[in-house]
Amino acid sequence: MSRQYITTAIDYANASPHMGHVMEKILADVCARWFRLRGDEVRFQIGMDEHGIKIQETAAKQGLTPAALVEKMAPVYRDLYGRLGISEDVFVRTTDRDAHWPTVIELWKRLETSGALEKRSYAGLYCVGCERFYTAKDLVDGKCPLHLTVPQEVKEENWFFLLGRETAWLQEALAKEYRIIPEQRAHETFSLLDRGLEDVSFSRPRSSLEWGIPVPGDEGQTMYVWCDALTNYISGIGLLTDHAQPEWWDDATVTHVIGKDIARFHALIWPAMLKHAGVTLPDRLLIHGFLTSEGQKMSKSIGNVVSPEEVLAHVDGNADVLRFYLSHEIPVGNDGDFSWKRFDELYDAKLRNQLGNLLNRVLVLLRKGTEGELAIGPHALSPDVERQWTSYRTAMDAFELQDALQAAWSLCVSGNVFIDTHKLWTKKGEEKTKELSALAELLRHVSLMLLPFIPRTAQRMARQLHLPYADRMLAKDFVITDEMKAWGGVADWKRVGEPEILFPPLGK
RNA sequence: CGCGGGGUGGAGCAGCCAGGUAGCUCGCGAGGCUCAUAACCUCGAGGUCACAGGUUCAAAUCCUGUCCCCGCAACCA
Repeated sequence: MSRQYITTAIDYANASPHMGHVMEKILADVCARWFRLRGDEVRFQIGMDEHGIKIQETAAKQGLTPAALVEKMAPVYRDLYGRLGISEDVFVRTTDRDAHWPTVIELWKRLETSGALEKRSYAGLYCVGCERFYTAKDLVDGKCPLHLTVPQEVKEENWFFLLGRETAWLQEALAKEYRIIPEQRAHETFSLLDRGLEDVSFSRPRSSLEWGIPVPGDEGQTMYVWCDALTNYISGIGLLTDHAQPEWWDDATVTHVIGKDIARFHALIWPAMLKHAGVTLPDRLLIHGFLTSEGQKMSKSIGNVVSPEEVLAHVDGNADVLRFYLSHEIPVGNDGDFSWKRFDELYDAKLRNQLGNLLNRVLVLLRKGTEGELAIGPHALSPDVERQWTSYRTAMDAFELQDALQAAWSLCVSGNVFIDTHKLWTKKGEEKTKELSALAELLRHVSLMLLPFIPRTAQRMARQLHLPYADRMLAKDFVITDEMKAWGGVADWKRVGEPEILFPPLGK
């Protein structure tokens, strides 16, 4: 048994959750659930990034203090994730002075002690209207493209993290210890490294960034996002404090699940920070792509933004449908598309027809004229189940979620074909019980395979099948044992329960 | 010469890293079945795998070049 520590990026409390946030949480949740089901000890962490200038600005616009804004936003995210069935163990917030700040402050001190930080003055072209810096090439005729004013030259003091000199070390670390998944995403990172890295600004003067963690020993400066937000991955387990749980870092497989937009920060800045703080590197970086909408980038001006709430409303709040869509449609690491047509199509073809209908026809047949008694014995379908378990396992362990779902669905197809070719509705007596019991057993295996992806549906299936373990399936300590994976492996399972429609037709 | 991804039957995608009868979902056509949520099963039509060269007994798959589409381009989470 191994120990798995899995994290997602923490969400910025500036705006409402969108499909990108949801996709990432679902991906990580499927992995976390799989780790638990295969018997690993798991700690799954998500959270909120609640500092920064944008939070200050948004709060001001809404007539709130930054603190009030983040207090408002955190429950919005937590509520949504709860409905989506995200099974996190820890929810970190960067405004948490007890849980988060001590690690951050100690980390900063260590970076400074190790000589990785340096205070410099930073000169740039600042547009008062935009409240931001521009580089010369961003300007149009020397003017801000938005306000058409000439930016002022502003000089400010910043702490810099000396990342530039870490290039060679990072090349080695990324080749050996800290793996990027999928591999194609690693190319990008290596090409960045080949061109050499620059030092990064790690703080801002308090006058321009107030809402954040003060730099220890230099109260006139506020930490910029890197040292604050990235550090959540170790503050959540208390590293660098007196309540550290180092077993979750040093003696665990650490996986960061993040989007491709922030891959470079996680692949470059984060390991360099850890090195200077004397903390070992994480094990892997699982990078996912972005979601387009109807083939185009989601954008407010195109008006094709799809909100998670909208999708949930479309399926009466059944989050499993969204979980299934994202897991099935978006290959891990690639960009994917959200299309309503495809969403409905998949709902009908896979969930409603192939899966739901199969369960229904098996249960109805099995109970016709009897109490639904089972007699599971050796059967022609059992080698197929065994084979699909093997490919399912291999796929799940390699984060190839689509292939794993494919394994489960191919069992459904086998089931439907078997009923048809053997005309099971014409069978009577013992033969009927024997054949249909095999179909019920097949569905039991399907339900177990679906458990990480669509947990509530898997449990509903198990309840209809009247499985003894059905009520325990969603518990975090529920493990899929070898017996459960074996054909006829549940000895005290004697009969099936009442059939019930798993996925009703949409729009009615 | 900024970086990266992509161009495969009507639509959306997999296959490419480790060359060897081109696969999946939806749609379409014909038939079957009637247990089931008008669901299920079988068969079929439809592709010069962007284009041009090259390597090879053999290329969607490796190499070179061209065209087109899409992201990113650093303090914008």
